[in-house]
Amino acid sequence: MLSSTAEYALRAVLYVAQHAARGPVRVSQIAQALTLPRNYLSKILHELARSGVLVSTRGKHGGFRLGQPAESLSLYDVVNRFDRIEARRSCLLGRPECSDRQACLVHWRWKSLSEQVARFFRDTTVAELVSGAAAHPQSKRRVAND
Amino acid sequence: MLSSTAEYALRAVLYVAQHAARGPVRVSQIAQALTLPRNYLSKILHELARSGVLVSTRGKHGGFRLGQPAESLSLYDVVNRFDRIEARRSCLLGRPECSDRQACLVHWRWKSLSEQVARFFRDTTVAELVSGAAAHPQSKRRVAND
DNA sequence: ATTTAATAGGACATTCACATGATAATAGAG
DNA sequence: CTCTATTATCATGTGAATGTCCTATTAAAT
Repeated sequence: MLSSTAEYALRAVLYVAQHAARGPVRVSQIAQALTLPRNYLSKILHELARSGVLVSTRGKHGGFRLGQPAESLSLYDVVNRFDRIEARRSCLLGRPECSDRQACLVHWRWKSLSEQVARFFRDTTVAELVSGAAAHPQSKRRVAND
Repeated sequence: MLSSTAEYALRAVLYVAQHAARGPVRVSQIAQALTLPRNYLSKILHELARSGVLVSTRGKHGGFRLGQPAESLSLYDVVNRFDRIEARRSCLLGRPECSDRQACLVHWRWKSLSEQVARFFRDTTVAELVSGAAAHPQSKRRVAND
């Protein structure tokens, strides 16, 4: 579903959100904990820092922290840079022009579904994931309304 | 959302379904109509023939026809060979073991959504798409003729 | 000031999906 | 049988995503 780069980014950010309470988290630590290629992860984190999702500190005792409150950090914010998920909302058949007015054969059937996926990434925050642990749909009450 | 190969396959099958009434459809015709690379499309069609979605006929007046009734041909049947969409139902964070019992942070939020997507591909048939034209959800006024 | 531990970042290597081109195999038509 | 239009198949090219390596830069600690 996600490119591996986007997936790494998301996992890393979640890890940082969970471990940055006592200061910056080092790349090596994340790479080891999540079994990711260290140098490649380094670039991804740097990219996340450039887009404001993370903040980096160099030198001794350096590392990465969240660049903004976990409550205002959506999965879309994290993943967008590496995986243009918005593009998936467009035509499933790849037509350059596909809209309500010029609908392809699958347009109406695909539209609502793709919008749900987009909403999922937009509305889910890092805070929700790391705090609520799992948000089990049966044991926990559902979201009342929107 | 789909790999371009899978997208080509789907578009090609829909085209064949719409044009195979008067005999087999040639690769060149499909490639030209859909603006797809001819040789690459040829391989995709052959692959679809090997999986039973299409049937090929060689020689003069040859080409491709549907290998089974459009009513029993799901989008999943067409696309599966080229794009393991079922795999997207698995963990969004790429964990090898992610289930209701061993849930990752996003498991419960992602599960229902990914199941909907899987259902879409399994339940939507080629027949529905080529016959119903568009299946407009709000106003059914335009669907009458054509 | 020097040492040390960390990120920054360019250059390069690898892999794979995507695509092209040429040739072989098949079968209908004359 | 021969010609020709079609699919079948193999060899190869291309570019983007992924991954590695090495050096530069930064800042705390000594």
